[in-house]
Amino acid sequence: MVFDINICNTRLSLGLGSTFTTRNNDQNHLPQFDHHEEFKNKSSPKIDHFSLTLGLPSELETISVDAGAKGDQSCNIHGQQASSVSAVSSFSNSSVKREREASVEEVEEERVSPKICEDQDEEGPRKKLRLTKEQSLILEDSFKEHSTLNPKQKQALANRLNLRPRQVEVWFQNRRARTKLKQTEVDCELLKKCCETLKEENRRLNKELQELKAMKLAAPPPLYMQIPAATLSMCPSCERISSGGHVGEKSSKISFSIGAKPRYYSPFANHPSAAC
DNA sequence: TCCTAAGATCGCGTTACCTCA
DNA sequence: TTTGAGGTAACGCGATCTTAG
Repeated sequence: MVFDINICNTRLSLGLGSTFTTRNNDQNHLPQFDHHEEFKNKSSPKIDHFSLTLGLPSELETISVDAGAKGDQSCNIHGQQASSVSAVSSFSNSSVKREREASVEEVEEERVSPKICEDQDEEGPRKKLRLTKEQSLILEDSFKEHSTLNPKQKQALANRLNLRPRQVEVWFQNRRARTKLKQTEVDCELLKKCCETLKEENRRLNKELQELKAMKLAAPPPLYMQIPAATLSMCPSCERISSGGHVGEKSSKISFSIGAKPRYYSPFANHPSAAC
């Protein structure tokens, strides 16, 4: 649901739900074979320049996983063999889906480059990988081009950045959330300003109204007010005040052309002139 | 043709880790 | 050295859509 508000010449779009992407995004409607293609093309995560600290649950000691220098695909795990780390997978056994995804990726990892530390995301408490500036820059550039990724784009980006597709996906999700949050803040500020403007306008109009009331009491009524009120009416469409009368009696009509739309609520508006 | 389960992806809210003042 | 705040990667969940059976 989206409300379009045009206040103070701003075109604000406030809504519930997504604001910049929708389910109709074409990349979400790729044929199924594209996903299969993605899986076929999945390559291993080549995390080669990060140093991770894995805190394993319960009695297992905290281990440090060092993926080594770029180009060195060996995995040094202090205190544990990589295989035993794998055995402690599923630190969060509630995520069946995650395991499913991981299993697919692992299969591909084994197929493409089995020497990678394949289980860096599978065990121990949640660990946080800080993206490098270069990676962030590339991701930002990609986000500027398209705020969502299709599977192929995701895979390509993951390969380019030596990240897992899931990490790229998560980054884009978080990035969209940040964008939306910032936009909401901007809209909020804009609405605050509009609110202030409207308050000021309201004050000004009230003051003007008081002045008009004072003038009305002090001065004799204008010509049109000397006509019995019952005979006056204003057509809301043509904004003319007429003296009433029967339809077609144009000769007896007194008309006042009003250049601009009335800024006030007009009681006449409820009684449009039959002459119009 | 309709139904249903599975899979993929999303938004949203939350958690947890990391950095820095 | 400790600590609290802020940023953000990662997670969980429900909704939606597509596809295959």
